[in-house]
Amino acid sequence: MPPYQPGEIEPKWQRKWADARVAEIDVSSPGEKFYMLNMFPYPSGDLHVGHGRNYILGDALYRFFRMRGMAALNPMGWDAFGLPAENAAIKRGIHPREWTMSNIAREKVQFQRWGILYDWSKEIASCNPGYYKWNQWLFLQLYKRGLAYRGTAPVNWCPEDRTVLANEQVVDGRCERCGTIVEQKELAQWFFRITEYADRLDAGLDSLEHWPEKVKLMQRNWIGKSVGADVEFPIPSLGKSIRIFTTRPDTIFGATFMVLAPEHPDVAALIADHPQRAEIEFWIGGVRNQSALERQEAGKEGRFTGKYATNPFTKEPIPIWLGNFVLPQYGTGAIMAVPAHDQRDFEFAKQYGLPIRVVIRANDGAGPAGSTGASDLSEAFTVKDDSATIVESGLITGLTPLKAIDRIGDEVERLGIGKKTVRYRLRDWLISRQRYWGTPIPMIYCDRCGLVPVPEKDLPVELPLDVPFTGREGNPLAKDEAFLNVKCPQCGGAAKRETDTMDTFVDSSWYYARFISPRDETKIFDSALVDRWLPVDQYIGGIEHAILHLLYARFICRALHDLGLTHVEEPFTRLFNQGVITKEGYRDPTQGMSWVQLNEVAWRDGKPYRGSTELVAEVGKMSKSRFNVVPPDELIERYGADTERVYTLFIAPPEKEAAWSDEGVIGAYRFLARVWNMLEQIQASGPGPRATESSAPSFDGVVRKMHQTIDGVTRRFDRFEFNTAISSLMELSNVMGDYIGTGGRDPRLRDAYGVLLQLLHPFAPHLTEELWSMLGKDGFILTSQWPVADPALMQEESVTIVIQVNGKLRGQIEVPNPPVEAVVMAAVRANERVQSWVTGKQIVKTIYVPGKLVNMVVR
RNA sequence: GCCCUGGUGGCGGAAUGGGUAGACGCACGGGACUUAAAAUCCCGAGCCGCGCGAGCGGCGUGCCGGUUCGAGUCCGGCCCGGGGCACCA
Repeated sequence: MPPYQPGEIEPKWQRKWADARVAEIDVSSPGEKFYMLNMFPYPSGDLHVGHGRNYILGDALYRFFRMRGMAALNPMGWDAFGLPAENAAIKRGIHPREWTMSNIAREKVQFQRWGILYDWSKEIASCNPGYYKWNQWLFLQLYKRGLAYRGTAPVNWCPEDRTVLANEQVVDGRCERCGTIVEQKELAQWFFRITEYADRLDAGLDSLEHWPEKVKLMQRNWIGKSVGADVEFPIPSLGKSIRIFTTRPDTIFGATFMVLAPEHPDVAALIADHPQRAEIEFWIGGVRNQSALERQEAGKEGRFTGKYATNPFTKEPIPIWLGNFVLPQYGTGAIMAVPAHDQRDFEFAKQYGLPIRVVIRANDGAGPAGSTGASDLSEAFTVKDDSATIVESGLITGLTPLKAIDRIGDEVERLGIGKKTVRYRLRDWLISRQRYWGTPIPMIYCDRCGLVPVPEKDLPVELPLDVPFTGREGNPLAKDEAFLNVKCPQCGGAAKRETDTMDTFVDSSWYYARFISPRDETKIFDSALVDRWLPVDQYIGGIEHAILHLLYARFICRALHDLGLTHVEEPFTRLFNQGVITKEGYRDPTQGMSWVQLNEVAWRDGKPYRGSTELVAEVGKMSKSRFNVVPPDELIERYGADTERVYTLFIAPPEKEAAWSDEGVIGAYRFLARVWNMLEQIQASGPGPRATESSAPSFDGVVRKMHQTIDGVTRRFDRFEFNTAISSLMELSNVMGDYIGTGGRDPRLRDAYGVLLQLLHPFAPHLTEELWSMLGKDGFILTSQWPVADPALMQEESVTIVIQVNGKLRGQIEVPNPPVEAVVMAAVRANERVQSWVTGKQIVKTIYVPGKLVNMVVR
């Protein structure tokens, strides 16, 4: 028996799996399907053990479902468009395509070294024309239906990357990628009308039982559904009315002023004859130029317009103010201010001495509304449930806020001064990018015909490869005359192509469907097959995609559904987000920092002050800048991929963040080596001479442990408890080792060992394949049937003592593993305890022995 | 501020509906093998105290209280960590 040398056996089995194409599946083959999918990666070329966790986890699951006899699909591809490729081109003079393709080649090798089985016959890369052609086709379909449109809107502009960003890509007012403060610009851009689907995207979350609550909640907050009412407030001096949106129409009798966003279209007319008009306009200009972040940091500021609106319920005139805290994009850009019951309005009212009127009181008299008057409020009273009552509010006085909301809504509609409405925080998805390395938007600008879509027969609009990368002056496509100049498909005259490319999130919004028929040149995908294979049964990826990717994918899947291309509406049945792997590392306090970290160091002239070079110790996600990356190659060379796989899954529950420990790896290696070394003893077991018959241990313990382990591991796969699944395999191997160590040589040991190998296979595929073949078993262990536990053989030989007090079940205690004659002793022991628990009461004690039932009365 | 999470040995973490807290592994201590080391195997261990010793006693799942014969687990109130959202009317 040679020593355990993963370096010898792993490449061998990787070659065998590849040669036998074991992971290739005919999508039209029969059987119960299981679509397993890891989020396809951006090929940055630097996979580390943290990434490995994600793919190893998926591979273990895939192998498990295969062994359970399912038609399992596990494809892989590349989210290959994106900014880093372009930046590499600018910095190092490599073409983005070359950079991307060489990274793909490297990562593919890495996947193989991890022993991961993907169906490479279905590989896709979003930067290939064969793929992005269908991005363009999809765009044209959406355009036809009005779901893609060009619009001018205030957009987020990153001056560093020289491109616009989606709202989702702006974090705390900064570019998600580079941390530069995002500017607001009015630009004509392409949008997808995701807001059209806001209600369905919100409602659909309820059907996603197997998604983490956390992710659903994040999406729900992002969509931001608000139910309320639009109400018209007449402006006598203007001869018109201004519409406000409120979620609290029940507080309308407390609306003592109105606030408009400085950008509101009626502002000019309102301040036209204001004596300090110039000053107000100057102030408005200042607010407009502020970024969203600066606007909030400025605190609440406002100006009185000098005009009044009429509260439609109290009929009182209320002053109209402009306020920087009212957002032009949300609702109608105008609010009724109820300072007593909205914290923001309260702060504004306090600051400018505006009237405050209490219209809700807590039923128990507590809280701010318990105060005798508005003047002693210290904060707004915002309660919206049965614990409060509306006061001094005409027709709704005495109602609870919830009932009042309904009642006022009806009244508003009856009076014809507004209606009940639902509004969403979600805004349309801005997909234009002024960048080269992406899918060209298939549109043409013709002076005579206007906007003309590229005819479908002319797709794909190919991205020209011979363009210069200077890193200056924006998108190189805009300078490429050969690309730019085109004949108008309608009139044949000279026209220009759109030079914007699509956000790469468009690429990833439907790729899961393309995997089913990846080479189809005639259509985006085969609808019948997609209907069979979608939704994805298990989707695995990082929590960082909780909003962006997953929301866009849900949107596009619904759009595809509405185009009649599939019956599926929700693309992912089960979602799992693995935690990151962290490691102790060091960082330069300024070098390579994210902007969040930069915020915490010294600033000079608006830039981080890079005076210090002292390294700071910290634990964090693996990254080059932190010098804490564990490259898989060294690890695999030393301990093997199986060790990395087992350790990675053993380290912690997979959804949790886990700290990498170089010492911990050894434990996984030792476990595998023990399983390896055990083979020799297994081979020696059997009907041959046994060690001293009388002292040989009973095999029953091994059988029991084996069946318990089969049951436990199987159930733990369903619950993603890989860490305890592996620990239970260690226990089984320990039990078998002890049995052998004490002289046990039962011939059935060989089969038990085979079962151990099967259960271990998803975690340590190479080792188990090798041992399986050395055991003389035919075929790949991968294609063997997953073992099934026999419940009868799982039973512990323990006695459970059920305690009843006066006929009522009061609890139970378990006396482990006694010989049958010890039951009496156990009863005596239990008796003592029972008496100490309940003195003076009659206790009925029932003793359960497997197959027996004993009742005892204890006093 | 709001929402979601989590808090168990030196460390990562176990504990099916309340029932021997600390499985499994790391690190640690002792022993075997070895000229020696590595590797491997065996044994030990929550913490504190007592005992030469088999052992005995006390305290233990962030804190305080409650329910229960029995609480890491259920209930109420706090404290702390991690994450998300944040003028969205």
